[in-house]
Amino acid sequence: MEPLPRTFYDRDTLTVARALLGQLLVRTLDDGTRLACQITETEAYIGRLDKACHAYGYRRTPRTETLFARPGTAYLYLIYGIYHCLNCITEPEGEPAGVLIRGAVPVEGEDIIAKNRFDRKMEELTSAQRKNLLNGPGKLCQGLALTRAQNGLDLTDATGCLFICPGPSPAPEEIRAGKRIGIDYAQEAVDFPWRFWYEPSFRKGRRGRVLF
DNA sequence: CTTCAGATGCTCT
DNA sequence: GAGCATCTGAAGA
Repeated sequence: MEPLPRTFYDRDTLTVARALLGQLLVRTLDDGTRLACQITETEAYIGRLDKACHAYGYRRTPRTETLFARPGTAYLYLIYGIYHCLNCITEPEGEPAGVLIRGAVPVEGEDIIAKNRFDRKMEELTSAQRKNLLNGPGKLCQGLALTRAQNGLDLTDATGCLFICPGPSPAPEEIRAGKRIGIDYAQEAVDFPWRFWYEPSFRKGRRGRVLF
């Protein structure tokens, strides 16, 4: 499995946010276990003009330093004292911007993901828990055992413990866009339609039929 | 399905 | 000291 190249990330952030949908996030744990999931929801953050971005107006602090790194770098930070969020750095180095990975569906290692999330075996989970394993930025990091320890990793490194490789992309007309979540403080930027998502085709309806 | 409170600790002022 | 790119479980519609 060949990771997406740095040129994939070295583009306009909105383009990358849409292009990341469907791609496969691969996480290798310290013991060698491999987890994988397909990205279903993203948000773009662009420091140059976006009050919701930690590096708005090129603000440089110890935390935001990673946002200025070269494209294809992982930016992880602690939020609300409990959870972590994962971003992919975009645009040329020095231009602070990135894509928040807001949601995914498990592809490999579901049992470990269930253990990381609920400390239970897969078959012990309620159906609601099974459907909500990775559908949120904090849940995704908890399920994949990601913390600030992974901040700064190179997502294009096939030998690293966190990278992204090509997966089945949704058709452009399947991609939905809307306002971003949880940025009420960001004034005019709260209305920017910089959140993107799609419904994976193998998701099932109430009566077990595959929808598309 | 919805709202709501509370948990928790780091980051920057 | 204030605020935060969130989640859970409980309770109500």
